[in-house]
Amino acid sequence: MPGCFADRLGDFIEVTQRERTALDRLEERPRSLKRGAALVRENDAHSELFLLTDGMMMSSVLLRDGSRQILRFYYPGDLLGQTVLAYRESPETIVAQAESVVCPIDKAAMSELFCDHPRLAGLITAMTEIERVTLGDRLAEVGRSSAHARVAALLLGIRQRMRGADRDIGDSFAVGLTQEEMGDATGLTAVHVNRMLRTLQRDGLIARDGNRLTILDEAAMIRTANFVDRLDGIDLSWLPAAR
Amino acid sequence: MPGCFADRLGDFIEVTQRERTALDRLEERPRSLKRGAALVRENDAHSELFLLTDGMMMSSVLLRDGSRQILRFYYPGDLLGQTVLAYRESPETIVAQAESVVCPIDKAAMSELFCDHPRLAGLITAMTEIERVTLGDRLAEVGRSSAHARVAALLLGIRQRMRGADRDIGDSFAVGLTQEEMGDATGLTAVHVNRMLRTLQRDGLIARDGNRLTILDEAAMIRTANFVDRLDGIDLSWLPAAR
DNA sequence: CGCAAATTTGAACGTAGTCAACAAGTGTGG
DNA sequence: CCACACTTGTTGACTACGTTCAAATTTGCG
Repeated sequence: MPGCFADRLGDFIEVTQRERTALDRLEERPRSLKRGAALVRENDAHSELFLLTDGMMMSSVLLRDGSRQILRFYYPGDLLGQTVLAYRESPETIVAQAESVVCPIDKAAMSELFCDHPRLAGLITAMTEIERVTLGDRLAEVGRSSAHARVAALLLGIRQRMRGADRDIGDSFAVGLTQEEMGDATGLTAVHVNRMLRTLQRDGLIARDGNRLTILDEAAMIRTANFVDRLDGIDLSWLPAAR
Repeated sequence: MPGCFADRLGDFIEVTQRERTALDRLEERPRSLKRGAALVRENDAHSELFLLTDGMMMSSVLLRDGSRQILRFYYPGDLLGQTVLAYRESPETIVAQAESVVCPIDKAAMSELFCDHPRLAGLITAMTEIERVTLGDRLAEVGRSSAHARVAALLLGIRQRMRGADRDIGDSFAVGLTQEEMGDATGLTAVHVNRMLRTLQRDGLIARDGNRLTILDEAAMIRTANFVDRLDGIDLSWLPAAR
């Protein structure tokens, strides 16, 4: 998995040799995590961010009444725990959703990167911005659309993320979430997620087999989900020249 | 209002003279906007970001069924339209919620800033991260809490933002939103926002007089809102040295 | 194979939405 | 300066989407 981050950034810009060297240095000390293991816990002090090189992880927050909101799922090439760039204690919990491998990145390394590679700094800022916009879409989805739409959007979103990490993902893929987790991601109960999945299935939009899911009618899914691909229409022409 | 942005950043770090000069240059061409005027429209091409120096603005997205989700409110010192750093077309609409003044910042100026002032670049990244975390709180709020809690959280959030721009804001302030807008921000209907405001009032947590609102029992408000102050616990020690 | 976790279904309930009517402001033009 | 139109706020009655609770069934793991 070395070069994983450089590869991801390579989807957006031409990474120079010098930049690639700097990026690869961030991926030196891989650590593997068992399914369910917490990488960072809400309100715990933290001091590094991480690069996910393999597996699947998620971040969430807990409310006082015990309910949980899942904020995001991460796939290889994603940066985890960027909150360390702003907070002493983590505002979110980050857990391995499947067997995973991460590489810790010291804050000091980030500082160096910002000084030596302004173009990469700009790119990381732009990617953070893409995340922010995506989170805004999620907010609109949870605030303003039906349970149907939310579940459809979740499924499309997951597939899109998976594709970002692995180009070969087609219409059929393993979701890797329980219905309880889907509920915590969409602001629904597990029971209601189940009902929505079944109606999507009944209406021929999806098919399911075990934990494997197939999108049968992508157009209808996109329509019912109000889905917008936020990796479309990207423009990074403002970035400074590579050093 | 010159020095507005430098002042805001000054809440987080000691801004050097050289940095202040660079920042002040961003605020050169003020433009004023009437209440209700759109600065950027969803799906329109855009090429600059803006600094809000006076007034109040908001960003929102529209869903196909016509409903709207308000993503954020902006107060003096806030940066608007950072989406231009990633997208050719704006994913959100930005509108003046009150008479406002903004200063356009060309993307090229951002590029220069990233090259010449890595510390400020890091700070801007950190502030974007704070926004991202705040948006995550909003998601948890809308996804996992009651209408009561959401309205209380909205009111506390607005007061906190106002305080960021003006230290003198106390327990009593003009919200500056219709109940319809409060609904679009919290994912509720105007009618239900009204009911929630009235019960908060009946229970003695708030008082209202015209568009003026007073927080009577802050502790109870924070409790019912599940409110967390995300400007607390900030740690920017990783930032590179000023140039 | 056996157990625990996850899924599925039904029934009753409740929170928030919808619809409708009215009251109270607010601003504009005659 | 008032009259009128329009927006915003308030309330009630009814509806519906999603939750809760409970139990049965399936799945998958040790």
